[in-house]
Amino acid sequence: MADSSYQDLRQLHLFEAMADDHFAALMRCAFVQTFPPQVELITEGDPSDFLHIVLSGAVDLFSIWNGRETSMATVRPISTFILAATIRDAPYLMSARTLEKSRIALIPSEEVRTVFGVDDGFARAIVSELAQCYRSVIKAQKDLKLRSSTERLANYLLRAQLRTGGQAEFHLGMEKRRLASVLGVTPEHLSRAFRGLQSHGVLAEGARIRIEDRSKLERYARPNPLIDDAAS
Amino acid sequence: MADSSYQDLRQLHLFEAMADDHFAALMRCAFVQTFPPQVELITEGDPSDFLHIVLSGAVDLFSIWNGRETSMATVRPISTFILAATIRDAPYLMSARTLEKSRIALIPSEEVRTVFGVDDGFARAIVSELAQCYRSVIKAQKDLKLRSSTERLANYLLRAQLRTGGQAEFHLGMEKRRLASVLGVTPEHLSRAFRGLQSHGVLAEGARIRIEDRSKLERYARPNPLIDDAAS
DNA sequence: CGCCCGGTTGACAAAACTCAATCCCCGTGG
DNA sequence: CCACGGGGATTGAGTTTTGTCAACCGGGCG
Repeated sequence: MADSSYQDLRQLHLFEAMADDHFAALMRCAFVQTFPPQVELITEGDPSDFLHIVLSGAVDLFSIWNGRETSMATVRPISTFILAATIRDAPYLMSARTLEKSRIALIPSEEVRTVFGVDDGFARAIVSELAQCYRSVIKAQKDLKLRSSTERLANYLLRAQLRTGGQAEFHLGMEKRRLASVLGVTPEHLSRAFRGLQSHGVLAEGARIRIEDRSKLERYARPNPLIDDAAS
Repeated sequence: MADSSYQDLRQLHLFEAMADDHFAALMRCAFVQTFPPQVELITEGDPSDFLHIVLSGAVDLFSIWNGRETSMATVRPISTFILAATIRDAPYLMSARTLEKSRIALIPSEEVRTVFGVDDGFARAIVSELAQCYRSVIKAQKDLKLRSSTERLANYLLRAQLRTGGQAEFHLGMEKRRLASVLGVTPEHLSRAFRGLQSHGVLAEGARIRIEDRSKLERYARPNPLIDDAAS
């Protein structure tokens, strides 16, 4: 593995506290691969052979049932996905595909579980990571069950503005059809939801979004730290 | 704490692998309390002062936003709730209330974190528990995003039948208004969804449900292990 | 007995989806 | 350089799903 990747990974919160030789052991059987966009990395239901880590690019976690598909989350550098499946040695609950050209590190799940069994710092880091993931999903579920689609879009835009640096004008990081899937609506409906937010100060021109008056949008969206704050 | 409660807790997967003296330390500052029905045990947004464990009865985890309320999960004996908040020392994301008269064990979060820091078996047990919780919520989210309300009800009934022992006739463990909230619909809509399932072999008379022909209902519901199986 | 409350029903309204047509950007190839 | 084609985005019309409001039913309990 390239030295730069090695260093990037070592600094991940997940690997920070573990013993050097255990980290080295993980890295020995890990490898990094670059994938073009739109490649399916894993398929739900498959056994979890590798822990995946996004080093660059972006990965979409999605799921299919009865011919319908929905996007569950986007994974951006540098973070892992399907940690829970790896730890429990259980099948993937979601599929994953690259959104852009992406560099992915793969660590055999077997080896992750072995090191988990012997390295206490690693075990505790995993607790922290999983607790974080759990709380994120709970927030997503509250978003889904308590808000209308337009309210979800409004709050999504408020979060996206912060994530991209807080400028009044920013760029949606994805196609609108995929944003629709993330929000749990059809692309047509999303289009109408955007129009519905015009009166609350949202200007959308393609993927470029402009929030004219954040506090006005907030009055409509009513963001809540227990749903929308990334931290905590 | 009563000796029987002590033994019950000790056998929990979460506490099984930990050192005796660490378990004893947790128990020393823990206490068990019995609550009547409909008591609010915790409120979302509050700091997570205690890890809660349901010893008997049942607890509803719910959440409120902008005047709307939704039921997120039901906790039945013997299991914990708000473990993630305790570990991260973060505010509760959900509120909790007793559904019936319930015995609840409370362990100060501070103490849980302390023992987590020193007992490796406990730390690993928490990993396993959190990974399980995480996967459960992911399944719930797939259920919500990929299925219509009637499909959710149909699959819920199939799961409930298995959970209660597999008899053709069984009892809903809760009021229908709460089931509606769990499924993310209004009580009126749930009522209509039940009627819609009559043609798929579901007979509902109050809280008593009868599934005339499970395979017929399954043809409609299309249950999927990656959404509906409790294990894995 | 009569009240209260959960459940059901009906009528209507709002939200969201479907299908089809069109637009428009962008990249390709002539 | 421009015409063409493809795919995402938008728009419109109509349908389905879900929610709202009000009325009513019926069992359990004081």
